[in-house]
Amino acid sequence: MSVPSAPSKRAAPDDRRPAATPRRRLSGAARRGAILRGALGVFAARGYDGASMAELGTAAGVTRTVLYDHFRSKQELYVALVEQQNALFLGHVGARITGEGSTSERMRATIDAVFHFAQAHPAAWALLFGAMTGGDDAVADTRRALRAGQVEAVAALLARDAHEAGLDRDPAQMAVIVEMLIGALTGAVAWWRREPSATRDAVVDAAMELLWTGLGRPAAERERR
Amino acid sequence: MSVPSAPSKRAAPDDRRPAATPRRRLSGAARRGAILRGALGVFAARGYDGASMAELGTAAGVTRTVLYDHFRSKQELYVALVEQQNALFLGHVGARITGEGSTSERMRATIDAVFHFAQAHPAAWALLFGAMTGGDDAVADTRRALRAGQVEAVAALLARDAHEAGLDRDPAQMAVIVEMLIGALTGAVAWWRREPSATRDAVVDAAMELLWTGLGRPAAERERR
DNA sequence: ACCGTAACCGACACCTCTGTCGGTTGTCAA
DNA sequence: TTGACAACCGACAGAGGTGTCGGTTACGGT
Repeated sequence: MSVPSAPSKRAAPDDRRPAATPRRRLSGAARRGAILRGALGVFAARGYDGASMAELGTAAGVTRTVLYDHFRSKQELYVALVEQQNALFLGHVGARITGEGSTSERMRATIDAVFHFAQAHPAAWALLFGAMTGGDDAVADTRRALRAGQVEAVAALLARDAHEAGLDRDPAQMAVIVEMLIGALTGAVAWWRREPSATRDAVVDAAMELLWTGLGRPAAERERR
Repeated sequence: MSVPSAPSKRAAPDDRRPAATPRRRLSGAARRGAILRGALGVFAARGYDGASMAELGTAAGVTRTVLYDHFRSKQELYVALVEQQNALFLGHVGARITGEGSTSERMRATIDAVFHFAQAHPAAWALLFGAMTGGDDAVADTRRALRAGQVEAVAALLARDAHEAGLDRDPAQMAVIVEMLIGALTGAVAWWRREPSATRDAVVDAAMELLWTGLGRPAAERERR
């Protein structure tokens, strides 16, 4: 990606560390944590291909080669980061799912938890739900595996409610619906990011309006009167 | 992206043209068309960053440098292709939207048209709705602009129905809902691609079940009896 | 038949990127 | 205090990528 006549507009991937930090040496574990912390922002902003080891290094406060003392390759670093953030996401949402209340109340709480995560950890959200492309085959496999885990988790939730409601859906239809749910929430977050003035409650309301109530409800109401 | 010890698994971006074609010279317009046709598959499969000019060239039946006789840069080629395919998409869906039938029938027809496009033009779908990452800032701007156009088109459709139904939504809520709709359909297509045995009708059914009926409807039915 | 336009290509210049290697030096335990 | 482990870095090698330039030659208009 080099354009001699018209230089790239991307931020210069400067190899220098910020001069502010006065050259500290950290323990292995601490540096590894710093690398992951910095990599989160870089990968989220530039995607897998767009992020260079040089930029990843400066974000962690070290030079490029240090990364290879803690991770075998860029791919391994990325996979470790994504798995870490996915675990955080599942923990965050799982901790907020209560078994109490009506079905709609529980669904609302779950959606709210998802949006809360997106609000509190925007970079992690971008890493996990944006940027589904780029990278090696192994990277794509990792993403697929995590997505499958998310789908399974949501499907289990829905299945419980569907069973309690006394109806059992076709499992294939269930899978599509879950995939659409995730896609819909991803779209909602993308919009919210462009319109940050909206409150989380308003976004949750809109999500419930579409996913719980359904677009057909108003028409049905109209027919009834 | 080179790993000396473990060579990349990607297909070798061979600069040679397929020996089968016996060296034909085309008119400018024809070659330009061939380039766009070939680029569709390559960009869809590898994404913007992953596609190299060499591979784009072989896909079009010429060497790399010929591309620069027809497009000023990789970016310009990509933008031209995406705009072309987006126009095709809007035309395809627009042609199938009928003003007749009930609101739910019209919505079903629209969703069916979208899925039909995804089925008939998988590469175009991947180009337009997968791979929202990678590339230069200008590329990202193009994608944003096209997405905005799609959102506006769908919003206009919905607004008409909402108005006819005698209710006017908050425009902000409307925008979120449209974004979620697109995300949901994208998710459904992604699932369908992994499970091609499902019929289009079945996928449309699932989509209507979620987006039109809503997940809450079964619960409501249960409460009523 | 021919001639000029432009489609096509090989070679070149330059850049960025990943990953390796050997040396240097901060830091902690003994 | 001192020695060794490992955190850190500069320089190197190799690959691949984009875009340019000048020459060659197929092909259509006359």
